[in-house]
Amino acid sequence: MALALYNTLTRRIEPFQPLAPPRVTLYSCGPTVYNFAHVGNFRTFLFVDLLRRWLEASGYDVFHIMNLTDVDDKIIKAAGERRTSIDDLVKPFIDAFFEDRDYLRIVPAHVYPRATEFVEPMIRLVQGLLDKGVAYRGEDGSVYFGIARFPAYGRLSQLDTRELKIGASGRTSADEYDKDNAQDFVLWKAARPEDEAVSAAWDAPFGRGRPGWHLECSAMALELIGQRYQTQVLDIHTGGVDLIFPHHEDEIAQSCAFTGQDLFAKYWLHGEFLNIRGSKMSKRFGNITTARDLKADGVEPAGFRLLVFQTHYRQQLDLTDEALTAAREGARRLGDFADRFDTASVTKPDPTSPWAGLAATLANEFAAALDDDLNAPRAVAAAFEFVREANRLLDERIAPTPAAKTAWDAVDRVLAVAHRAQARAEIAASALDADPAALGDQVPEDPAARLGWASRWSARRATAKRSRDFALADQIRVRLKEAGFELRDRRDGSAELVDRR
RNA sequence: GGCGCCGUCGCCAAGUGGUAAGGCAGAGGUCUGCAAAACCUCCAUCCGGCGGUUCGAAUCCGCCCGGCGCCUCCA
Repeated sequence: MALALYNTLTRRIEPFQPLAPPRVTLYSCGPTVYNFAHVGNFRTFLFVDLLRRWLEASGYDVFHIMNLTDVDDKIIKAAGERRTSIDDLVKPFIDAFFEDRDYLRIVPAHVYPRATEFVEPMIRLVQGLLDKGVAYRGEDGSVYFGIARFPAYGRLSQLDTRELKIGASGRTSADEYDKDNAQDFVLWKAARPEDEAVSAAWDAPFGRGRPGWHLECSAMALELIGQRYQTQVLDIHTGGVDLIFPHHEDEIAQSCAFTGQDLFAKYWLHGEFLNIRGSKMSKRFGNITTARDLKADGVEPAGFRLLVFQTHYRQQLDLTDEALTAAREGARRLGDFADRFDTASVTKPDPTSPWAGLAATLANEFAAALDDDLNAPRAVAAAFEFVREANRLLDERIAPTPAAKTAWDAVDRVLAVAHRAQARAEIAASALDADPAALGDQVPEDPAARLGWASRWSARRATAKRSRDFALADQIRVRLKEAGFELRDRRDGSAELVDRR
């Protein structure tokens, strides 16, 4: 079994064969940092996270680049309104993006190049295209890419260029720029006073201006993989489906025209959209949900990850309260198992143990699922089946083998969908009452103090149970539940205290 | 108008020619002073509709119905 991925370029699932294994160069289109990234953005980044983790788990040596678009129309507009530079505008959003990324347990890329830090390579790229005659200066001073000079144009999006309905999206007007051909795209935009006002203009041999949107990805990718590996072709390029056209189409055009290579990236992977209650997120509908909103609502990252991974990355995903609740409960169950499994003592390797077959099934099914174009829903199903069987064996007090632990850990490492409890404490059957003054009605904020508080109450309850004062015991249970604690009694009178907050 | 996707259990969602994974919810049970957790059993003879191809179709083809995306700067 080997990894196969759906390649937008060929519209087929292809065996994954990197250009120079075990190295894999991975370029991901990142956020435009003029606002907080929303859950739709993060769905795409989670798909990339899964790809990254699975490539590494499969033994590849991945070099992962994710760009940050820190200069574009919206950023310039916002900076102008706030009378600040684009750099000052963007900084807090970059910080926020990294915070959100960490919150969602997304493995950081190796580099996060910012467009404004790569203006020199961009200028070289534009100059190269001018020299080759595929780019031209418009009368407005901007530089455009002439798609008529690049026969392969349209290969990725499979759009017949003659059929493009100009302005069909309603987002632009055809006469917005001074172009030879309506489908030509801008490489370098001549500087306007608004750009100068927010420090979004650079000198170039072909005129002062700023980069067009598509330019940065080509320039940064070529620069970074060129420096590091002396190559001009990426193994994988990722993004959301909306980037297929025109963004990625244009990247290919300008990159390949510049390098003379047939490919800019060997594999193009695109993640589908996440919608909210049936419709696309947009400012117009006022239905933008950010990662911070999830955090504020107390949604555990594992729950959100599970929700995302329970749908294949090439299928649209509808975010609803019910779906989120269901995923959170699933993540909780996986987390409870993970905690339990972590603390279970292990036997020596034993091929005759019932764990042996379980471990093998999990490892095989998990790998087969992800190798099949990152079929995460199937991989998740394998995890759940393992958890059910494993819980049964643990219930029967059959200790797991090292192989079982290894298999589960690998799954947990790639998916990270198990929501472990904040904290747990053991309450002995013989627990003694604490000093009544130490009990306290107020639940402390500090996590350790919280657990201490709940433990003392649990001890109080244990003594109440011993004296068969069940009314008091139940009262304490209710009070602990309200504070976010779950108490699991055992037959022997001991109990486990779980912090669910 | 062009390119493309989807419609599978109450909800979510795999499966894309060989006779329906998984999750959540629900019902019953084991355990239990109670309550959880965990486990066991049950929960789609059927995959939007109608035709067709085939020994065999949720899976292929056609038509219809319904939902959605992209078509120049949105992940």
